[in-house]
Formats: sequence, structure tokens, C-alpha cells
Amino acid sequence: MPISEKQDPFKRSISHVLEIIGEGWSLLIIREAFFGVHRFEEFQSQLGIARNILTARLKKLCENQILERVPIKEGAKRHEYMLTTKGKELMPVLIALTQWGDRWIFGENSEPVIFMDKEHNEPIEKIKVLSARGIDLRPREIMVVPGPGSTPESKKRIEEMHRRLSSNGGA
Amino acid sequence: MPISEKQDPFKRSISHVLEIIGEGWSLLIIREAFFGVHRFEEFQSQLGIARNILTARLKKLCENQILERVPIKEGAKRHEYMLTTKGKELMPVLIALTQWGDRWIFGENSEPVIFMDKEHNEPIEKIKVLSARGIDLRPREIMVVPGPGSTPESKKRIEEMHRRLSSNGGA
DNA sequence: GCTAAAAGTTTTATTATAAAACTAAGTGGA
DNA sequence: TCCACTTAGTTTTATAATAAAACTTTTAGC
Repeated sequence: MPISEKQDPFKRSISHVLEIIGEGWSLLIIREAFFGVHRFEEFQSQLGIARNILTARLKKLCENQILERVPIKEGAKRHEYMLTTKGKELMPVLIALTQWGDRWIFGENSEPVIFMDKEHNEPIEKIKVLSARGIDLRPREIMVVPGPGSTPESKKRIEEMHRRLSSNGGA
Repeated sequence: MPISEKQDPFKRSISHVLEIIGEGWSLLIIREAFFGVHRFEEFQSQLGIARNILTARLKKLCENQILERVPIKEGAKRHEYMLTTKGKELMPVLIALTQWGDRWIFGENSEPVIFMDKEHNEPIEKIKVLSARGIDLRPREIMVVPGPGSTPESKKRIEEMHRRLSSNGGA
């Protein structure tokens, strides 16, 4: 993996996630898993991914507990790859990515797929950034502050960022 | 880019997005842009990215209209990179990724950064998948159907997926 | 006009990915 | 039980992407 901002927690906040799921095929493998694909050969034929790369990605996703290798049935030596809870909770990321693509690549009324509320059989809401009061926030209405996992350096970095944004009108 | 599922719209739905923003450093560049970084040298020093790669990524992000090259001031030949509306609308993706990392990598109370509602100075809500009725949906309560941009093949693929999931109890 | 920084290019080395052939173990049927 | 087929990989070799570092060219400030 090329991307390694070892320095401060501020930077690790996203880059560490990307080290786990940001590689080439990882998110596509996760998507297939959401859609019921669980076996090596199925991943391979659905994605057209090289088998050695698939091996490496599955291994890594398992190491990071996004997928879990489980025996096909009681005591079998052959296994399949199932999403863990950790993996399933990537759903919002996947949907947010898809909806962004629907809006900006495919266009408002040509989405290839629509996500549905299974129980009520109706499309889900667009994913939004909401305030604690339930109001839809636009990018410029959002800022960032150091969390409990911050360090002096990351605080400094956030300071710097605030200076930058305020001297700028918030681009 | 290695990932190219040219086939059906179903697959393009996410993989096409990943072709635009899924490469190595792209999302980190976009994150920096959100945080007020706009100049080549700043991106470079903040991220520690190789300069030739930065050049390539900035070029691609501009080509895809996520960033925009604008002159530093009226008529200047030197320029900076600003997020377009299209780029800014990646905010939910970035936040969803960050929040997933906060929960599953850093742990519930050691987030490096917290996203805030600027106006009210309070943390934003967690990003969720909501039904049209405003109810928080869990992964297994979500399904997918062909959209207006689907084709016979993608419909077939979705059929297949439904069979798979129903024969399986919805993993 | 001089100096330093800003924004890239170019070159070379390293690493990741792809394609295809190969292997070993499990499975299903005669 | 044995044979053929599938599954789940590994290995090898070729190709492409990325990194590091040095080099070039503007350009802003003094």
C-alpha cells in the first residue's frame, strides 16, 4: 500500500480506513458480498478480477474482519466469505457512493439500481449529513474539531485549517 | 486503472465511481480540499504524495470536474484547485467513511476528529440509511431493484441476486 | 535584476496488478 | 471405490502503476 500518512490522528482518520478498504477491488468485493456472493469462484467470475489478487484481497479483508471465512457446512474444509457486522456497516458508504454516482455520473433519472426499503417496498431516502436537530447540512455548514483521539499535532493541524477556511470565505 | 467492469450498468453503478475517486490518493486530496488546502505545494506537503502522482491525480480530478483549476487572482497564471459542487457533494461519503473508521478502527471514544454543525456548534448526527418513513434501516432490510438505467443483463443479475439471498436467509 | 518559492516534468527504481497455466484437494455420480 | 469435475487457490511471467529524487520553468517579492 502506497498511502501511509503515519503522522497524526487527524490524517489517519480517513487514510487508515482507506488502507483497509481503499485498495483496488476491495469495495467491489464488499458490494458483491452484500448482494449474496460468498464463494471464491463467484467473486472471480462476477468481477473478472485476477485470481491471485482476489486471494490477496479476501485475505486482507478477513484479516481486518470485514469478511469472515466460514465452513460451507458443519465440519467442511471448504469455506465461504461472509460479511461480519463490521463489514455490513459499510453499507452507508456504499450507498453514499452509489447515490453520488447516480446524481453526477448517470444522471438523475438513469440510475442503474435503486435501493429499496425491503419491508415497505419503496425507495430509501437519499443519504444526507444531518445536524443533531435533524436539519440537512451543506458542506460549508460543517466544520471539524479535535476529538478524544486527537494529539497536539492534530489539534495544530485543525487550527491551521480553521485559519485557512476563515481567511477564504469557506471554499 | 485496473478495475473495469465494462459489462452491465448494475456493476458500473459503483465501479464507475471508483474509477473516478477510488484511486490511491484521490479521496485524501478531496479531504484536504474540504479542509481548505488548494495549492499544489500544500497538497504535496500535507500528504507526502509523490509530485508526479499528485500532478496526475489533480489532472484527473479536474477532468472529472471534482476539482476546478482557478487562477489565484484575476489574470494570474498560477492557479489553485477548488472543489466544485460535484466535489463538495462527496462530503457524505467522506463522513460515512470517517464514522465507520471511528467506530471500527479507532473505537467509540477515541475519534481523532469530530464533525460539527458549524452554526450550532454541536456534533452532527451519525450518517444513516433511512427509509422514506425516516426509519433507520439495517443492511438486511435493504434490497436493490433495477432502476431506469438498467438493462436486460443487469435485471438478470439482480434476479440472480434475489434468488441467492432468499435461498440463504439474507446474509 | 536577483532570489526563492511554486508548480510541475523527467528519469529511474520499486512495487502492484494482470493473465494464464498449474496444483491439490473436495464432491458427485457410476 | 474410482474417475472426472469443480473449487480454491498458487506460481510464474509480463505489464502497468507508484515512489523518490533530481531537474526545469515560471513568477512573486524585494
